[in-house]
Amino acid sequence: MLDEKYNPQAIEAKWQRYWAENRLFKVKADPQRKKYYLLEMFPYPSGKIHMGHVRNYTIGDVVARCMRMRGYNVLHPMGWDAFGMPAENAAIANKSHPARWTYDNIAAMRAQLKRMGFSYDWDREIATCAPQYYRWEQWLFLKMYARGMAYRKESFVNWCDPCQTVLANEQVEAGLCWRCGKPVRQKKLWQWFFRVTDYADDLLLYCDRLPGWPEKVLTMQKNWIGKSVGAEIRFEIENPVDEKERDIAVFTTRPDTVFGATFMVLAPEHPLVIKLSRNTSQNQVVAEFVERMALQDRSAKTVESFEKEGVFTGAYCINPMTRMRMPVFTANFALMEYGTGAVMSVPAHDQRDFEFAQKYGLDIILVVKPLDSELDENTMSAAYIADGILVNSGPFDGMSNKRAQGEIINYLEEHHIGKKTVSFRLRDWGISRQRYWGAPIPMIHCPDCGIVPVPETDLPVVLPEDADLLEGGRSPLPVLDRFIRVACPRCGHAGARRETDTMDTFVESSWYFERFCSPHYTKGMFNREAVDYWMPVDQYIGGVEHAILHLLYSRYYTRVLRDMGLIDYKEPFTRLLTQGMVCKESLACAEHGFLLPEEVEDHTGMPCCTKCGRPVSVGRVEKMSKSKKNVVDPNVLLEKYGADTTRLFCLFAAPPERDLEWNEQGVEGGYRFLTRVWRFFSDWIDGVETVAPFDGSPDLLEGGARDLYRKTHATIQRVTRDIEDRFHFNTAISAVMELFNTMAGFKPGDASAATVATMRLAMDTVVLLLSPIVPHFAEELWQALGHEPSVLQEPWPTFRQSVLTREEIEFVVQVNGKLRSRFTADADTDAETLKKMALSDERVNKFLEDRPIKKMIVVKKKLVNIVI
RNA sequence: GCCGAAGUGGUGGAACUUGGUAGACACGCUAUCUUGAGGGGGUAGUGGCCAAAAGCCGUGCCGGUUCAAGUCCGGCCUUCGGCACCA
Repeated sequence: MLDEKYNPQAIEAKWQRYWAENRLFKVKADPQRKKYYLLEMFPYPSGKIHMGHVRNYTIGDVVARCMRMRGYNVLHPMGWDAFGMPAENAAIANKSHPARWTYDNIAAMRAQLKRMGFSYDWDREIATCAPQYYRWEQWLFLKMYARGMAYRKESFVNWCDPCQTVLANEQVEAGLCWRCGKPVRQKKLWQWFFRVTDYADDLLLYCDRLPGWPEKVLTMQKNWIGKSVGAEIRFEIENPVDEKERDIAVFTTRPDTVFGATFMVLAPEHPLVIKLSRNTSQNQVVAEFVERMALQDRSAKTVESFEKEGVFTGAYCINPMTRMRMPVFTANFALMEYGTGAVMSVPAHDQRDFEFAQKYGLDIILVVKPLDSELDENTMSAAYIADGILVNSGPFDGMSNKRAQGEIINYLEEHHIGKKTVSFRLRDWGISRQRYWGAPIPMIHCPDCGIVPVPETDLPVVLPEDADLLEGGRSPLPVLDRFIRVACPRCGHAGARRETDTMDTFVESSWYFERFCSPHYTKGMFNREAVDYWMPVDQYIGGVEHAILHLLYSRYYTRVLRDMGLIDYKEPFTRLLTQGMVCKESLACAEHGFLLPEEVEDHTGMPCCTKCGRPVSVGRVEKMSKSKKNVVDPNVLLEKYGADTTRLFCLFAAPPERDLEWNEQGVEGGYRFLTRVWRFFSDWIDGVETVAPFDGSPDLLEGGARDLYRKTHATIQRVTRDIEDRFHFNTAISAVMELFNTMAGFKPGDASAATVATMRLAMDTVVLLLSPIVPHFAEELWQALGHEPSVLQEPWPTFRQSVLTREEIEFVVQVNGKLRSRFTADADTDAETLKKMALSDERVNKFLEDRPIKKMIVVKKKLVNIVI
């Protein structure tokens, strides 16, 4: 029996209840069974899910459901990346509390995810803001500290004085604080770091050993790590101010040009800048310059808008090869964070140095000459950066610059003035946040002992959840007596203070996938056995916006865990799928900016703004965002069409890695398809309910029934391949639609017994193939077909090659490669016969017109091409 | 500037493995039937040129390889994404 009308709300509620009551998604580690760990990037609990979540989690859910039917033991968990600044900001705005706000949001979003019918094992749900979670993060921090993998150093951060807080780069807008609007400055602060750079080489190496990752992501990671091979060279300071600092070290990728180095540039933050200028007439100018640079907004440092400027420090150093005096400058384009913070400038062979030399009238010395042309440093208009032959380079003259790179490095090493070295763009991961809503760093500052780790037995260092937030987003921790006051664990000193920095939220997300394996484990970060069984994640799915940070940090953290002997794999994610964005066109009025769809009226065929009546322009298709007012609320879709239609459209409209353009009519198309299938089933159900599906040789069937039988098997083959190998759900769905279109050609009244049995197979198949995509819909039809629930415990359908092979197929005839005719023949007809058949074809002959045939090409089971 | 991806009907997108029938499937549109109407549904059509057939043209552009190119090779253009004073 099947209700006449498809009522998504009713059946979705029914089956969600059924799944929950029967705990169908609960999984246990079972060494007897093949495991499959499917993970989607867990969400930040912002309050409600958006279409990006819907798409991401729908893709994952289809794979999870499909793999379950394929017999795998599937781990498919969900949790919350629950620490972070939005909670603090919202709490300040609503006079609430971050914890309260976060847990309320989690409850709301959990309900929404359940409403989508996702097959999560909810017993494994975790929230990273729970002490039971972050206590293990703190535990690992202590281990990392003990091994020197976590350390503290002084470094520069964006600092807002009025707000008394550090700002993320994203919170600095045009050099001003996003909250108070006052200028941001670079402040030196003591901060905690993870030594990611120790793993730079290994992280880079393994980029080539992750065949299941998109090339794009690997390239981005490689670029981010940014390995450069070169040399470190020391330049003697002419009049050292300090016995210990007699030279300046530089990093260069072009040691072959060292004879052309005519001046030195230091980053403004370089410690030598102030020291070197102190006793010179440049003293004042340099101090002012350095101060001004510290105030400059770093995010505005773009190539075009940024004027290169620098000042002479008053000091000189000596080129170790030429013994020439080189003026030492400080300039805004030198970066303290890269290399050594000092650059040997070779204006003849570096465009930036060239421009700087011209601006400040500095010497240009040519040391690499092109092979086939002349070049003069007095007349050159741009730096020569290509390869060539060394000149003005003493003993290295005449050598190719490529070879000279190695030879000069040897020379430097022999004379102890330099060495071969590698520099990375990647820097150590600064994890300190002067923020409240995060996991406390488990350290104590003792006046006598210095930094003392919190003893393991005192973990977790619980973040006090009842602290009152302060104005401007300042962390309340530094003034919260009951939090900071602690006796030194080492000497008992009563004046010790807790560290008040919290950890970057990316730390929590760097190991949550391991926690999911044993989410309630109390004796460690995770149960080793569970992790050994489930990890690594077989398929990870998420947005490409995490291509660098989250994915790189997770790879790093996995290496840390491995080197501590806690796990025995290096890479956490075997396969990665980065799904595209969900986009929609925006609507804009010249007067009122972006408009919501309800702010547009369309009486005359020309959409107009309801506020001013002006015509509305349709903007580009862009990622859904509040500011563009082009968002679609999943709740509205759920109410109007239900979860199954929403899922169906997300999968059908585009392959997962591409951007998805939202189209309301497309959604309706999906809904119509489900309604049509429903109606078809309701027409046929009485006739097929008690009939066994046909499962014999196609020879026993005739005509249409045989075609339907073949089509059914062919569809199983296509859908299986599309979902499993490529995640191309769009073509999988279209294959099912094709099968359904074939089925729709039959009418229940005039079908033979064999046809009804074949139809029964087709109907079972359609339901099974659709069940991962529209699970509630499939459950309902499955039950109506007389099966016991649940369809998701059924095995995935299989196809037989013998059903697919046809004895007769259609051959194509081409003349000079163009399609001219077709004919039907036995599949195994030999080439000679096929040639004859092609030549006897009437339509073909028209094209031949008695012209001589040069050649005939026969492709087995496909075509004949006649060349004239 | 460097790195990466993508350009196919009015639209989203198909064309797999290995070059072999371009446009599957859907949206939209047109005609028509059904209904009191709205909605919904059914049927037929739908790359361009042509009244139609025949035919010709057609996968960003130019060239090449091949019996045959959306697919392979060389060069260019455009769009999107990432990084960007990295020494």
